[in-house]
Amino acid sequence: MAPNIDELARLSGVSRATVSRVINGGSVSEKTRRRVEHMLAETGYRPNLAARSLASGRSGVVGVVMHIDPHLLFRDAYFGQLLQGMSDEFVDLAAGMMLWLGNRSKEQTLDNILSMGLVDGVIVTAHYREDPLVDGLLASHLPTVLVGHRRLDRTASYVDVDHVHAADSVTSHLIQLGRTRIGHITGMRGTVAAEDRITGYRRAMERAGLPTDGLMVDGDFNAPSGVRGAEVLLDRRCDAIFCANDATAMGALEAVRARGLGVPDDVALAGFDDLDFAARLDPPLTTVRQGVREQGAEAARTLFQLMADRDGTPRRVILPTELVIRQSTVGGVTRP
Amino acid sequence: MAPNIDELARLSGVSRATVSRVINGGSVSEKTRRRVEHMLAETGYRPNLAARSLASGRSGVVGVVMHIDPHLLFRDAYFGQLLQGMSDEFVDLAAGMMLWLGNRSKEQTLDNILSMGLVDGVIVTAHYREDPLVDGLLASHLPTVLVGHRRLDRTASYVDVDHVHAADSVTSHLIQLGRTRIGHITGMRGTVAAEDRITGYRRAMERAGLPTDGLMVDGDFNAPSGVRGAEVLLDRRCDAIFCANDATAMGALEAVRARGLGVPDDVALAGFDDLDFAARLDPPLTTVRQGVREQGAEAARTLFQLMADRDGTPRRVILPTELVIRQSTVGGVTRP
DNA sequence: GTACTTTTTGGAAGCGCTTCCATTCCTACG
DNA sequence: CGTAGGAATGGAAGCGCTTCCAAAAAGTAC
Repeated sequence: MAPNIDELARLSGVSRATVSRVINGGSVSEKTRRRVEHMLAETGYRPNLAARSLASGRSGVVGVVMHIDPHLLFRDAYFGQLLQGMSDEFVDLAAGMMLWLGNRSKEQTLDNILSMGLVDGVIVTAHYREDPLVDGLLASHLPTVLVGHRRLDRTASYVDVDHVHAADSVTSHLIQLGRTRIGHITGMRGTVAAEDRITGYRRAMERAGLPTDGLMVDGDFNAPSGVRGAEVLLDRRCDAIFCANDATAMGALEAVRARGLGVPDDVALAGFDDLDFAARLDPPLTTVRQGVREQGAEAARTLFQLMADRDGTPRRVILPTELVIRQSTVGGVTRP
Repeated sequence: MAPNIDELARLSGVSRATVSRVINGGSVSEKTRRRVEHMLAETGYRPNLAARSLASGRSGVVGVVMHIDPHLLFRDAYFGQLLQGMSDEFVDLAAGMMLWLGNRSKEQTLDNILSMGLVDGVIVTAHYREDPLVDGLLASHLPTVLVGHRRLDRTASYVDVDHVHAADSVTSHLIQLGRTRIGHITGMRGTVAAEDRITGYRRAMERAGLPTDGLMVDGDFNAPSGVRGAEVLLDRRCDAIFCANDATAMGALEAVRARGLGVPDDVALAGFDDLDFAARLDPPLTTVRQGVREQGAEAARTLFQLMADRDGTPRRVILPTELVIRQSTVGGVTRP
C-alpha cells in the first residue's frame, strides 16, 4: 500500500541512496533534489519509522515520563497542562511522543524505556528526592531533561521554578497583611517542591520573627489533605494558611467554610500553581502563578537543544513565578 | 552495550531463530525453552523495538489520539483521567503508548499516524459529528476504537455513555424538584455529547410539558461559557440550570453568586462528569457520574480485543452513568 | 529394527531504511 | 587538451529482528 523508498527511487530515476539523501539533507545536486522532492510530494511518501530507526539509530520520537502515583496524577489540570506545553513544541520538532505514566515500578519503567530503544530523548518529571528512574535516565546515554530537579541534579539539564523564593513571597504577603498565626499545609513530603516551599515559608516567617511551631501540617498536594490540614490548623487558631498548591487550598477552603468562618476575614488563604479553577473559587484564590504549560514547552525546547548538541553543557532553566493576589487574602467583596 | 539476539543465541547455544521463538511463544522444547529463558533473565535482554517492528510489522505500541482544541483540552481533569484509564490497562498489554494531541490539523495528524506506521492500533476521541481524523482512522487498516461515537460510527468499535438518557435523568430530577424554568447551557455545539445532552434535556422537558424556548444557551464545556450562559439564563428568570459539564457549572455558579442569588434556593444547578472538584464546590454539585477513567480502561481493553481478533465484529460498549444528587439541587445546608 | 509421522531446530531471506565506500561526472586549472 | 580534485551518485553492507522452509531429531506403530 504505502510506497517504499525503492519505489520512489524507481519513479524518480535515481538510486535509493539518493532518495535517502534528499530526505535527510545529504548533499544532492539541485536538479536531482528538485526531481525527487517533486516525486515525494506526488506520492505522499513517508519513510517507515521502524526501518529508519533501525538503520540510523534515531527515530525522531521523544519520550515523556510522568511517573507519578495515580492518586496524584491528573486529579487537577497540572500534569495535563505540562503535557500540552510539551506537545505544543514537539509538533514541529519530533515525529512523535511516547508517554509513560506511573503504572509500574520505576525500575520497570526505566527498563522499558531503555530497552525498547525507540526514543531519542526523554523529559521526565523529577519531583522526589530519591528517584531511581531519574537516576537511571541520567546515567543512560539518552538525552534527558528534568522538569523539576533535586540537589544532586546540578549537572543535569532541567526546567524548574524557584519554589523557595515563590513560597517566601506568598508567605511574606500574608505577613504584610498583618497575619501572625500563619499555617502551612505542605505538599507531599519527600518531593522537592514540597520541601522547598516549606523552606520558603519558614524563611519568611523567621525573618518576620513569627513562630512556625505546630503550624505546619503534612499534606499531599490534594484537596482531601487540604481539608484535614485546615481542620488541624484552625484548631490551632491560625489566621492565615498557605497551602502547597491550589488543590490543597480548595480543600482548606471547604474546611474553613464548614466552621462558619469567613475568608479572608477570619482566615486568609493562599495556594500555589494558579490553575484555572483558582480564580473561580469563592473567594478567588491568591496564589503563585507558575506557567505550567510554558514549563512543558521550555522542557521540550531544552531537550531538542540537548539532542542537537549532545556533548554540550547541561542546560538549566529557572522560569519566573508571579504572586497573584486575589480576594482570598485581600478581602474585597464578601458574600452577604 | 545492550546484547542482541545473536549474542543471546550464542550464550544459550541455540540458533537465533530459536531465541526468537522463545520470546514470541513459538513451539520450542521444554528443555531448550528453559535454557534460553534462563539466559534471557541472566542478561536482561530486551528485543530492539525497531527491528522487531520492521521484521514483523507489529510493534506492541498503541496510539492515543486526543485531537482537541488546546483551549478545551486539559483545562479540567477529564482528558487526564481518560488517559490514565488507558494507561492503567496498557501497562499489561502494550509495549508503549504514543500520544497525539491537537496541535496540528487533523489531516496532518492522520497522515503522521498512518505514515509512521509504528502503532498497532489506536484509540481516538470522537466527539465531533464531522471528523476527518476519525474517518481516516476507521478507513485505514489500523484497529481503531473510539471514545464517544457518531451516528455513522454504528459499525465501528467504540466506548461511550448514553448521553441522552443521562441528560434526561438529570433534567427530570430538576423537574421533580418543582422547578419549571429550567435552562440548559450546552456543550460545544457540533459535538455528539453536547447534542445528545440537548436531546435528553428536551425530551425530559417536553414530557413534563415544560417550555424550552429561549432557555438554551450555547456553551463550550468550559467555565467562562458557564458564566456567560448563566447570566443570560438568569435574565430570563430560570430557577434551575442544567450545565453540559461540571466546568460549565462551576462558571454558572460564579455568575449566580455574583447576582447575590442562592443555590439551590433561587437557582438549582446541575452538571455532568462528576470530576473531583464537583463535590468540593460550595454547594456541592449535583451531576452525572460517568466513570471517565473506567471509560479509558474499557477503550484500552476493547482495542486489544480488536487487535487479537481483527476480523471480529465491532465491539460497542455503553458504560453506565449515575445521577449524583448533592446540595446544589436538594438544598440542605446553606451558608449563613 | 524399519518406515513413517510429528516435533524441534537451524539456515537464510528479507523487512525498509541509512551510510560507507567506490565510482562516475563535472569543473577548473595548468 | 589533459588531468587533478571535488561534488554527485550508485552499489552494497548491515541495523536486529521474524519467519519461511528444509533438515534434523524424536516419537510412534508395526
